[in-house]
Amino acid sequence: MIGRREIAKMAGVSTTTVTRVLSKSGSVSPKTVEKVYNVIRETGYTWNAIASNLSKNNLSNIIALLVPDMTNYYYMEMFDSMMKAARPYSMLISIYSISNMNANEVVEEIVSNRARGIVNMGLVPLTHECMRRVDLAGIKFVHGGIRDREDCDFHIDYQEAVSAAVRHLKDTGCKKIGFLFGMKQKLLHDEKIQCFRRAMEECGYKEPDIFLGSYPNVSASVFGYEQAKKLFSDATPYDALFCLNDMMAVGVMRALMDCGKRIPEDVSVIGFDNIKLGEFFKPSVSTLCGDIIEEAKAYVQYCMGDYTPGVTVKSRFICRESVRKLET
Amino acid sequence: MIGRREIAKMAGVSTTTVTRVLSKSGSVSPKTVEKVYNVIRETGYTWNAIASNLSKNNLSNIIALLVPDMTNYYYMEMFDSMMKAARPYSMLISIYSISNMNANEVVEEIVSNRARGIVNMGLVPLTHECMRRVDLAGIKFVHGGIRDREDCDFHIDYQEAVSAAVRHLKDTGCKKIGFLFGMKQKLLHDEKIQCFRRAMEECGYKEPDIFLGSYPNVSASVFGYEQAKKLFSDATPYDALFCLNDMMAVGVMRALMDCGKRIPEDVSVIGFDNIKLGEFFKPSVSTLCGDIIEEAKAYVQYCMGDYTPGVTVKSRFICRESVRKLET
DNA sequence: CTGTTAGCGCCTTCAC
DNA sequence: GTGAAGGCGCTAACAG
Repeated sequence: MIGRREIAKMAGVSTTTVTRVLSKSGSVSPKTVEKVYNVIRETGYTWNAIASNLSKNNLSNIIALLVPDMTNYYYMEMFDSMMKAARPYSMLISIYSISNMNANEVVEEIVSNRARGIVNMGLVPLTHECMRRVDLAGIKFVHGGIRDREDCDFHIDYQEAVSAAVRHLKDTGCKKIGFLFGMKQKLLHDEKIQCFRRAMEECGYKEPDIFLGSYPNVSASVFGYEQAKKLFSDATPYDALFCLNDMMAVGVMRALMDCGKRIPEDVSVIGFDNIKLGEFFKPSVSTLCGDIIEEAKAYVQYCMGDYTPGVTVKSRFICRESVRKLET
Repeated sequence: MIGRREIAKMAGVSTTTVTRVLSKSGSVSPKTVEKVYNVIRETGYTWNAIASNLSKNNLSNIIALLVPDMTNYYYMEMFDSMMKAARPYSMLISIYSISNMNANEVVEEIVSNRARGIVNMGLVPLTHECMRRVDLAGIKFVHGGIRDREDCDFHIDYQEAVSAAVRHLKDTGCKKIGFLFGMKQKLLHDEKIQCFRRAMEECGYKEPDIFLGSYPNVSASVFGYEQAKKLFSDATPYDALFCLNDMMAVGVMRALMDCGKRIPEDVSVIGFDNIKLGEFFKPSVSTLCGDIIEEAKAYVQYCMGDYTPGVTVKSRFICRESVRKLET
């Protein structure tokens, strides 16, 4: 691959001048510009972005997105939204799948690759040692979803949506409402569950059942399917079920049908995240969500040092066919 | 961020020795190793992978995956599979969405970032100028799906699966079979369609209808939904429909239900790709697919110069609830 | 076993 | 309007 030095030599100018032409900054005579561009065209030269980053700020143009479950399409949609938000900065997003087992190693690799920022949607804890390296390398770090740093307090307030959903279930006559969650370790930090508990109390329900299990070690839809199969094969212990995410809801719904239950007549199902495919199921998946585009934008902006604190995004309850309609 | 030079100074050795310790190559006395590691621990130093790549081969550790439609979950699954295949090489995969409008610019950006390879699943043409830059930069390039280079002849043979599917439809009494495709420009290179035509002929059907439209400019499921709504709202012109991919099939299925058709009694639906969520729909989505893991592996290996030509992957027909059962 | 030197491609500072 | 020099962090070739 040809470099800036060869271009300079062939055009009979200095490397600095080539830089000036390429960056369109500083003043160069039109004639020189012309000459340099000609050589560039002839040679098929392309600018080396990584060398440039090395020389400038010692960081790459990558923002790392850490997710707990690569098979949850929601994260793919988040990835897509972040890519779009990153376009104006010509940043790349790259996804990493993390678990309690490998989180630290993955982050160390990311540090080695000098990502500009790390967005952790995984709710998995990292060692101090690891976080120290992140800091020393000058890499920004956000915990997606939860509010743990003053400088990046971006945050989705699920309360409103969850309360609306629980009220809707109550108004449509649901008596027993459960929540299908996942691994116990994540319970502590999860805002969805906190909002759910509060909403249940508000509506006068008693302490709700929350089902734990091995998600994300097994994929969400499989987990949902199996749990629902277990719960509903002989009985109908709940007439409404919240699921940690839409993927799980989809698994639950299929299991309910396989058990001969009708949705929503026998059981109402509500997920989180509003994945795009949710509308195409029959019945379509009701869901709770924030604004994924806003969220993605906030993360990218934070990583680029372009973020103004104080953003709280409202959530909404999207009421589709998987819950009973209000009688009117 | 602290560098290798500071480490060397603090440990009282040369930078080369630090390199040797870090790379575990060459011979260093245990005592020196110890000393160096101590300093590294204290300082929170991390190795800079991009500088290393710059100095070695002038390429980064990224393989670029070009897809026509970020909202098609199949590509996310491909991405995931490629990531897993890339792990042993400590390579990263990064996805780019391309269309006829932006393909060349996107590729130029990738060249600037000195990706190790480019896997183009988009079936969009690039200019000679652009391909020249790719070559000059020493970047590997594969056209996913089609067989166009001798050195990377990886290829999925859909014929067997498509023929099996068409035979199955015939055996279950389907008379009129259509194919929902997408943009006309892609027709030429598409093997699925060629296989379909051949299979239809083999089974004695007359020249089949192939529906064109604006996919991937609109998302596959929306496209499928709208086309099927148009076709089936007043009549049942087909009793079986192939769709270019599962996302499209899902849209078609929902539209059919909304038109009051029963699947598969009135219409059988078959997609391509075997996306994971296909099983959870009711009815579950029948599909045609190759082996995504094999495919992903082949692409990564090719990009790493680790590929042995001559691989053809068999495809299979996965017969689920969206097609009629054979009477037995 | 260890150190010196040069170079990867680019950018920035300073000088003319 | 232009050029020379030094540095980003790392690796490789060549000594000793």
